[in-house]
Amino acid sequence: MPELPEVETVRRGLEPHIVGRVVRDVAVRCRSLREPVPRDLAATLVRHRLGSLTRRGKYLLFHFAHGVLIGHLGMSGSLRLVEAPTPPDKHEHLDIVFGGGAVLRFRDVRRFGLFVWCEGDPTRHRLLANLGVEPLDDAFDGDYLHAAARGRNVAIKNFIMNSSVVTGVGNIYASEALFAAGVHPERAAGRVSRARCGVLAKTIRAVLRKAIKEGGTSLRDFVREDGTPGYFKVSLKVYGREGEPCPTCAKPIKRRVIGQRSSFFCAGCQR
DNA sequence: CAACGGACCTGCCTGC
DNA sequence: TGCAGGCAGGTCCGTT
Repeated sequence: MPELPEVETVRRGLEPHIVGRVVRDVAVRCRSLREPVPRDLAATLVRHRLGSLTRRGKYLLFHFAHGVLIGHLGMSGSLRLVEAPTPPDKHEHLDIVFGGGAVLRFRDVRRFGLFVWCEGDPTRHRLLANLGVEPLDDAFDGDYLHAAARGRNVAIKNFIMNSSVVTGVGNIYASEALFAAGVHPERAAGRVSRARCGVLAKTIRAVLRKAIKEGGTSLRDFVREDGTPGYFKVSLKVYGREGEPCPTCAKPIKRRVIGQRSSFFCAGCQR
């Protein structure tokens, strides 16, 4: 699913079409997502104006004057703007119809996504309260990473994918950033030196920024708000490239399951 | 607390 | 053709 760059791509694509618009209608066709969609979501949203659309980690926040709709795309979710009369397919679980004609449609085959309503401060909401630092904020640097990793035995790849440490780094970009930093994904987090934490923080930021610039990575499900794919896939150096030559040293890229997730790396370049 | 395995759900691909 | 098994971009929960 979408990692931070894909969610940010969607956010930027939707923003000009829906922010400032009034919700005219809401259709909930399937409530059983990761969390149940509120039964009365239509009553909550209709006739209210969307003030802004922001992102926290992989969560999207639709801000209204009377509360915030918190959304997550899970593994297979997409949010698209569609023409009003299009009949929904079986995985298109939610429509939000805005004044002016924009219809925001949520599609999610695996139903790991969610939409919940939050009154009050969303940063204190259960889903957001324990999220770590944003990787593109200035607060995320080598010192932060090094301090957070002290005494931790978990593999560095799992560590940078831990959303309470840094939020938004998923399985693709974790492999990519570790490759760019020359850090072996199975190295214990607490055994990465201060200097290499600095390099790793920089490569995480660089990989995410470049992916945003290219509209995210499309492997299968991910599409942008207009239905087109992202183009970062061609820039992936190791993810999904088991057996292909390392772009640096030409040794074959390895795949190994770390923390129950497929991980790709070069045993020659990453220590 | 930290670490790990399992759970949630559907579809697609591979191999027998 | 059918079927079992593995795989998929995320996250939470329970157990050690």
